[in-house]
Amino acid sequence: MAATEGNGVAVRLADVAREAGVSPATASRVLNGSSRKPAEEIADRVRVAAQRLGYFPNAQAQALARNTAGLVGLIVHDIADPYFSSIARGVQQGLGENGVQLLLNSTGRDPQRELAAVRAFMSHRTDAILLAGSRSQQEDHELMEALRRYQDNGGRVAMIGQPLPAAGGVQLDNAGAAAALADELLKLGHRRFAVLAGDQSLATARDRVEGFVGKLRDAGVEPVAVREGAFTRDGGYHTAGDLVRDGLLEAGRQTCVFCANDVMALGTMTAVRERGLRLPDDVAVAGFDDIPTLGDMFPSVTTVRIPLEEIGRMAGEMVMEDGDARRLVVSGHPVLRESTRPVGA
Amino acid sequence: MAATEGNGVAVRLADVAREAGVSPATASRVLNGSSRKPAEEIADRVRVAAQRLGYFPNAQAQALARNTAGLVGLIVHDIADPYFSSIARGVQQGLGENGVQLLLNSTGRDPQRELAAVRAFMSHRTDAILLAGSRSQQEDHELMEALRRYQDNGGRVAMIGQPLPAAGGVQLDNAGAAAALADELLKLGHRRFAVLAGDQSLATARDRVEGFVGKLRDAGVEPVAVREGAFTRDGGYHTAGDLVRDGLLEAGRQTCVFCANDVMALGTMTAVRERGLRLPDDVAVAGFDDIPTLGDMFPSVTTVRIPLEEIGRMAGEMVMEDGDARRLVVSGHPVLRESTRPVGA
DNA sequence: CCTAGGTGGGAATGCGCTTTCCAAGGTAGT
DNA sequence: ACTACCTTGGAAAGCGCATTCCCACCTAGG
Repeated sequence: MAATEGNGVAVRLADVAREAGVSPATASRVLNGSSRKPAEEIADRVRVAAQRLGYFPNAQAQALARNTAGLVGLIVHDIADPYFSSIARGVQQGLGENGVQLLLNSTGRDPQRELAAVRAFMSHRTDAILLAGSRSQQEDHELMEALRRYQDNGGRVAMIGQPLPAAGGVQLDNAGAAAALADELLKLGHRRFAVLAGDQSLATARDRVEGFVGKLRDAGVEPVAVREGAFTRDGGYHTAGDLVRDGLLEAGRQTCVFCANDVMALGTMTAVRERGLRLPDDVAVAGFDDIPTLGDMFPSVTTVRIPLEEIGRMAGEMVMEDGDARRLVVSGHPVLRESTRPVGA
Repeated sequence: MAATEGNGVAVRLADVAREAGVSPATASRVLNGSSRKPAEEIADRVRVAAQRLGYFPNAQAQALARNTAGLVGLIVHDIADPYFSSIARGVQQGLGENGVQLLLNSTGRDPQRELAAVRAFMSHRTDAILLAGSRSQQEDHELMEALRRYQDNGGRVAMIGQPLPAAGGVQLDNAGAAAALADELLKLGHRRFAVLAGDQSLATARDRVEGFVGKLRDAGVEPVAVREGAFTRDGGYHTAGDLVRDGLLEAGRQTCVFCANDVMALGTMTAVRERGLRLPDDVAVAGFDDIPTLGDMFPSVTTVRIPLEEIGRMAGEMVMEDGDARRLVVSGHPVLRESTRPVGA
């Protein structure tokens, strides 16, 4: 038994207008910020009627009439990845209390699904599209074309973590931060390095590795190995295992392994431990991103702190502003922990 | 320079109809699964025209005309929490390739924002609303009322992880799984237990603790402490610290600490370690949820595996089906790892 | 050869709301 | 007291699409 009205059919603006004895136009004007403010006495009648009937505006109809949907689309590779879920949380904060809703799509790094997601968002006439995470940059011609059309039609697009020529957004200084980390590790006395590069078709992974190795070379140090692999926990696990198998990691000669992201570092630690090597005495490990659980590891692991949530927030705010999306670059900074303690320290 | 059309204004169905030399009705029929299939020759003309113009249906208009939005809303406490992001990922899988889009809202466990989210989803006429995570059950009268109205109007609602009298969904057998874990730990020989109960106003935390402690008592074992605290990593850290301070955890007398969730277990491990106690010899630790990084901890930590993603997927599928949402209960099972190795084993 | 039934395309209506545009009433200025 | 202007509420025209009718045409059956 509904306390208010029958069931099955939603109450419309026209219903509350009739109930209040005014025209739909007037009801519309009072129930949402129009430039024209009806008289207070009338406005009250309308509000009371809306309240009594339990009126909810139909956002679809509003979107159609106003030509703006109050929707923002976010595309990530994998929402279950802490990297992206932190960003997603930030984005939502950035959107603020404007009643804008977030449309989320995880694409599993599949260009097809990415394109499908962009198209779906276009169909839903989202006010903006946020793209997080780097992509292979190839083959994305269709994606770029779709985004361009979207922008032509007034859509805003912001990239997160990966630059795009035609759009603003907030980028990471991956190379710079990786270089800073290398610098710190050198200062600590490390001289023997191995690099788990992840998937080098990803700009993010590439930049990190280049920044790190570049700094090493500046100091006259050449890594004993730079190995590619999946940009995931399992990628780290397997690649690190290979390193041990190949004799590059061994007891008694501390080698510092730089992993292109934190989850790879986690896999690396387990792989190394399973083979009987000690952390950090035989193998020192450093990651990148500073995902939440990292500080609770044993030994706690060195990484580069990226203000993921902050980045998401900035991107969210960015698309809420007028004008073209700006371009921002934020940088991470090294966080030194136990996992890179030099032997004899 | 657009390769296709001018800019600024999206191409409408009427445009492609004109281009193809047919009526809007016909164009509509060919461009989406209508029961009436126009002749193949005509259909081709329309498809070609749509392609050439780069037509995208306006989902808002479709929603209005069809009275169904192709949107599903998901409400979580915190999308950056692995518990919820895993569920979110599953939900998206469950939604499948039906072109349904996911509307996401993180409420930070704030009943006000939860209510606002439900209202927003109602406004957007989402086809279904999924609510994940337990809530305090009090004060939620307004929420329940809103959901009831939503259902009256044909909306589907499914709860994830927390039962609700009036709605289907998929629940966790928290108590049962916790009891199973207790059983395993007893079999391992543990006899001295402490419980970090988290926030007992949360049904989830309560059920887990009750299940665990109940099984202990069945075996004639009374925990040395059951402490409440925040249901978070920091909650675990602080509560565990208190336990040490109070002399309940000490070297040489292994105590098994059951934490109501995994992140609390992480905090506990760090707290215990900082105070010089050894894991698992002085303090054994068990968590709940099996978040991804847990197996890479050292020692790897015992927990209860909850098929989070699976649960999300089931809920997603559920709301895509016809008929009322079913009620499903899934159970977790204990995963024994190094952190609960009994001393002398 | 005529008619009943079926097929396929188009005109028109409506989904629920916003926003011109219009008209009526009120205010001020001369 | 009369015109000019501003205010305010309402009527009506869309927003872009789906869908119900309707009608013209075609096939088959008697």
